[in-house]
Amino acid sequence: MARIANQIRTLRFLAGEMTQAELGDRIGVTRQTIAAIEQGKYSPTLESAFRIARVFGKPLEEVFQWEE
Amino acid sequence: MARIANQIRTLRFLAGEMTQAELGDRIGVTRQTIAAIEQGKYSPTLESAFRIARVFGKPLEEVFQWEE
DNA sequence: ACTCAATGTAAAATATATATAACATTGAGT
DNA sequence: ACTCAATGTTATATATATTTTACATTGAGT
Repeated sequence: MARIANQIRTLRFLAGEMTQAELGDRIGVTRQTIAAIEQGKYSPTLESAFRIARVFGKPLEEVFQWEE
Repeated sequence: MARIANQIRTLRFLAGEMTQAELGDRIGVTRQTIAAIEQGKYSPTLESAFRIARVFGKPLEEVFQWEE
């Protein structure tokens, strides 16, 4: 399970190297959670996914991709 | 928490009254899970959300909406 | 070389999604 | 009226996401 890719690392880079901690703060999770999601250790809840996409101003499907 | 709306009921209707059980079968969860998601009792995992959207041939954000 | 911020990582605890089983209700079709 | 599929609903159990705490590593800047 969990074949969901994400572009979080790239998007943080493009957002001026936003740190994992800052992203976590802005969506209301810890930096460890961001790290785990970013590395694909598990996939976020739908709400966290929406919040992350919102931070980067992208539609959810540009941040997370589900490969069947 | 859980201010995520969804259009599952409508989409099931438009798909010829697809039952909760059939939708559950097609994405690999039980009918009770579909019922709970549909009623907003909790929001699905990102993977379930992608699978549901895929069944209806819609982008995820047309099936689930996050109201801040 | 030192410092410090950012990140990796992991164990234990908590929250939430989901499964399973069971029973009740509703509505359509006959 | 009967039947049966679909749905509502609830309790208990399991899986997974997330928190918290803690310690290690890496890299940039000085």
